[in-house]
Amino acid sequence: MAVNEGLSRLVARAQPRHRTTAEFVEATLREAILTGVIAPGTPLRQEDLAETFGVSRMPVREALRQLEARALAEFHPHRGAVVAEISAADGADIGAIRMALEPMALRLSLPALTAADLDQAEELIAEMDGEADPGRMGELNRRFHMTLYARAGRPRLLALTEQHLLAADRYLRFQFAALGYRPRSQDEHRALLAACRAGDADEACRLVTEHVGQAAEQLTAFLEGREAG
Amino acid sequence: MAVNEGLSRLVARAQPRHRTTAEFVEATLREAILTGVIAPGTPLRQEDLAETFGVSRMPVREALRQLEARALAEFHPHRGAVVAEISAADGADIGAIRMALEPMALRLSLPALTAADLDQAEELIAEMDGEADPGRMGELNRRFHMTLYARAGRPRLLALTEQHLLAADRYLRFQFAALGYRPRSQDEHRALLAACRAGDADEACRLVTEHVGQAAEQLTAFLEGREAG
DNA sequence: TGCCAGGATATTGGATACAATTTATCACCC
DNA sequence: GGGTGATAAATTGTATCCAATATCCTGGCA
Repeated sequence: MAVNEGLSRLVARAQPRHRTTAEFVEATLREAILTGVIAPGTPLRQEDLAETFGVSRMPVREALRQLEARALAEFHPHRGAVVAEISAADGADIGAIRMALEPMALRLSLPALTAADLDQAEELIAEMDGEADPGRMGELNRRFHMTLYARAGRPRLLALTEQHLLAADRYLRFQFAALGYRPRSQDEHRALLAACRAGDADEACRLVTEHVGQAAEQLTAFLEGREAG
Repeated sequence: MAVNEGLSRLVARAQPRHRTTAEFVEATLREAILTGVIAPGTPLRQEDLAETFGVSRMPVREALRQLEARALAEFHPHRGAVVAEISAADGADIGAIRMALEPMALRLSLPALTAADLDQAEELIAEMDGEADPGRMGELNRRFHMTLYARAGRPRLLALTEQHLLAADRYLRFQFAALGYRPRSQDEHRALLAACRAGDADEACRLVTEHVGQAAEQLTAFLEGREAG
């Protein structure tokens, strides 16, 4: 019996275009956790997952270990894994990491950004303007940020940055699920892009730090209120 | 037959004080990779590792997956895993990440540092002064940095920071193995500690950024020279 | 001589069955 | 009521088998 209806649909839709079964399971589970298809705290029972994916337990265990290393699952020895919990403290943690990584990525990338990159960022802003679907919005936002960082030439840094953008997005979806989705103004993104076009690295870094910091602050306020009451 | 003599000794000495076999294998392998006991590029054959550790292949596979997620091993489907290679590009990457994370960790931690913390940092500097063993030196250096960041109250940020301190240390050991060990002056550490004692966050962050940046630059120069010739 | 095809080989990837270990629960007795 | 031991359920680990695939090597061919 499938533990989770949403996950089953995700598995059915998913293209197993991966090199190994373990990677397929890991990618699908990761998406399910990040998009909120599986709620925080949900037990990830090996047997159930194996059945849902139609595979044996071995690739499932490998996938769970990888999710643990990415802080998307928590292991309790001999009790099993659960989807990572959401907390105000962890949200602030992710925010702090973003505020550290993203200005660095932007500063390294900015001098190498091409006109095509900047135009693509502009298009992404236009798409975000008036986007009604929070999931699509998160993806566009992520792509906008990553477009600006893409030329940093630092694969590790970019991977870490994207990983924490995704983690932040998970938190945002969680907030939207509770409070409803209210699209944000694109003014901050536009100002950031303008600074990039002008080649003003200091100003761009300042803006991105402020932008990320504000988002983290809003989120933390919501989460703390939720934990208090 | 054991693939690696050094690893066998590490396994023999290691206390399996871990919750599960997979975690024991992972921790031991991670230490072996980080300390250079297993050289970059070494194949990590499942069967051999299982025999060396005296366990079956499953916990070994779980351990390898975790090492992959930490960028300490590289997977090639149906060819197996190898110890992560060392390159100038990756060294610069790690340096950039440290330069992003450590000032953030320090800024968050500094206001909460206690007199005991600062005294312990001072002791660590004294120990480093004249330390002849590069391995011990790396550990002391890491503990010095982490002591200053410890009060940040951001577990994720600190874990990431320590992870990349360890990665940088691996590179440093590699350099020492090639060029011989030459102890560095503790002046930069002392200046950093002084700024922390004075509660001067801006100066402390500036110093730590400079300190990390210089270390990364030296390392990159060595690695680029090595790759060129 | 150079090169491509195809098979041999070794290793990983995955499935399955079973034993061991640990945790949590819950009745039971003092 | 609280501690205690049996019990159930889950993960963890082992052993073994087979499949898939990358690499290597050899032989045929231009």
